[in-house]
Amino acid sequence: MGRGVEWAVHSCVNMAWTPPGEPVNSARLAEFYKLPAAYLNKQFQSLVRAGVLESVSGPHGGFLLARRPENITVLDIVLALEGQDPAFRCEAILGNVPEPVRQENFARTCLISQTMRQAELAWRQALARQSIAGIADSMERRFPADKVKVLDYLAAE
Amino acid sequence: MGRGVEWAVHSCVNMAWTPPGEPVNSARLAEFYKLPAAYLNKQFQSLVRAGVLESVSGPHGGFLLARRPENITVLDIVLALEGQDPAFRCEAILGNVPEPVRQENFARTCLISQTMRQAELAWRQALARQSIAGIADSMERRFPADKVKVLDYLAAE
DNA sequence: GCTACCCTACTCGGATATGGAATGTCCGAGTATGCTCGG
DNA sequence: CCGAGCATACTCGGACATTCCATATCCGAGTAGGGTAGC
Repeated sequence: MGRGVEWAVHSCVNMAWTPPGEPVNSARLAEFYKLPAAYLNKQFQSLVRAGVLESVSGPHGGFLLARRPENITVLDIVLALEGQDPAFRCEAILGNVPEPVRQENFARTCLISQTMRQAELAWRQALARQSIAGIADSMERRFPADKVKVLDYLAAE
Repeated sequence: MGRGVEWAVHSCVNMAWTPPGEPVNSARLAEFYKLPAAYLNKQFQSLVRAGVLESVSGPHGGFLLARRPENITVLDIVLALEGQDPAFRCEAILGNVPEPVRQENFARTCLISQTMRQAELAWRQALARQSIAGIADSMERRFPADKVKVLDYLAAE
């Protein structure tokens, strides 16, 4: 899994903490976490395309959550960055055997493919259970200092 | 996820079908599925190192299951080929912030890392529930022709 | 003093390099088989 | 005829290319804000 996922989730949590409607400066955020600014920006673009974030150009511009944090799950972010396709793709090598049995859809009938789909489904469900709002709340409850530090840093010019 | 996983699981199922103690020729198996022989061999080597397969050199050599098929899970194969490390690695970017709070282990306390671990655990448990023996049995029940075709092909010189 | 215009600075957006891992290929090490030669 | 030794063919094992994607970077497009000039 790409590194950008961790960055993106942290960033979304921070955006959940900032007042709604107020964009967060991408470069400033990268500076805060010591991340490559341009690359973080690139990841945000994927999130915009996926409908997780919205972007504001120009001075005082930046990124902000496109939906309420309760309606954004970790799965949304992961899928936006890693792509919608499941990790395991059945190449249907059963279709390569000599004189293959006529079969419309190997991926549907193949038991291996089914096993992989089941596992991926469990994985996605676990990620879909965690919303940005939930993570933000728990984090604030357990590490209240982090929130004020971020907000202070982003507010400071 | 690498392509080799699908090949390896199919191959292990076939090895579960062949008489115990009798090695399966890697090149012949690759020919059957129209796979690059040397590369399939390379994947098998990883499985040998992981203790899933055993190898026999020389004429009439090949690979065979190192344990009874009931004791080999799909997870064993995936971990052998993809590595033991979880897909998500917490880089603890919280430790990069200015004046970070003293914390021994970010990965343990970070909620994002916990979420990812939970999801990966669910994924692994789903894969660990499926044994090679189980897949082999179900496959034989639903597609009995496949088994005889494989065994015939491997038996033929 | 007020308003309309322009100019500048700032930020996102996509096109462009780079590195490392997954993929694919090749030749050497080791072994069982079958043949040969001697007893 | 029988057995030991040897040559051979076959298979695994790891070292060596190649391709592709994640990573990283840069410059152009568009916009908000402020400054300026005219009324």
